Amino acid sequence: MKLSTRTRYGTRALLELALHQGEGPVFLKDIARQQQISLSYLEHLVAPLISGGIIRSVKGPKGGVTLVKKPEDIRLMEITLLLEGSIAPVECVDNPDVCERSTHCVTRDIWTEVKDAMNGVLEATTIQDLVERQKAKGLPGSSMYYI
Amino acid sequence: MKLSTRTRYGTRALLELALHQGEGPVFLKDIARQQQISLSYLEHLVAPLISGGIIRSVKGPKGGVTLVKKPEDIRLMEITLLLEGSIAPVECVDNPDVCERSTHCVTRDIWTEVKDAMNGVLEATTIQDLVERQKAKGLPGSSMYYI
DNA sequence: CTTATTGTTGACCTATTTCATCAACATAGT
DNA sequence: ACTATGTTGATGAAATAGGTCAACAATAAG
Repeated sequence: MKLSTRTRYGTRALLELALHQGEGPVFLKDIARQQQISLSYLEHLVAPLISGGIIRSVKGPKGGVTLVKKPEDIRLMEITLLLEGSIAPVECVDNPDVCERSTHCVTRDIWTEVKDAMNGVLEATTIQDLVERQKAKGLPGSSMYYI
Repeated sequence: MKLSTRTRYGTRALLELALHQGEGPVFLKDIARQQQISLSYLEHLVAPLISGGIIRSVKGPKGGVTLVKKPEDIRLMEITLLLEGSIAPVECVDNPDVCERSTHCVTRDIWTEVKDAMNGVLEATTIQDLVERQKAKGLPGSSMYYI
């Protein structure tokens, strides 16, 4: 019952971007270093975030990536869907047809409740919430911690 | 973000047992057949449920397994813990020491909220709830569906 | 006491997924 | 041109999930 690193790294990457808003494109290399993510791995998380309309990229020197949407408009649910797909704890919750028991299976109803509970948190939380939490912790930026 | 089959199969097995309460030991073979679980696999789920004090077993002919706890005292959380361990979506939620970022990581706070949300559902639901839901669906027993 | 029937245990296998690296390529600034 | 960056695809190691099989232990029935 683990969230994939794709979602976790992707979320941290977007948080890092939000912390540098208005400073122009940010190098993937810098995001990787500050958030302690392998650059090679981070590169693969960028594509779905671009096609999902959350960020855009600039190639070449002085390139990098920037937020397209405002931090308060980026819900964690959206990131999760883009990078990991549905968080249904069981396949049948999303696709009843994969199991003939679906229509009368009472455990399936519970797994659906579990999914809804998780969804609730991820829908309620935005990148801006993370930024504010970080500020509330007295950490205006992450660079002071990861040199 | 998937629940393991251990938890799912184990829960269904316990539901099946609850539906046959007072009828003496139930064969693993029958549970496997009615809940469509491989017998060989089900055998491995029995051990942790016994050591967890949820069921007991009787060897030999006329043997089988029986519930020790009452269905209303068996929370899904307990089953999950026995068969799958913690449902923390990220390791650091349970063990902050696995990552030096834990103390000031705001995403970790969110993953903790996600875990708590799931925990809430699993703590609130008992095997008896499943039995009642099944009855409410007009399915007094499962045998009528899986011949 | 023997036998058939059941649960118990551990070794083993396979497929999938996760996580990650590397290299070739595309693009844009200098 | 050259260099710095993002883009993409091939590849692979490691972990985990999911499941099978066979030897063993216990016990009821005859």
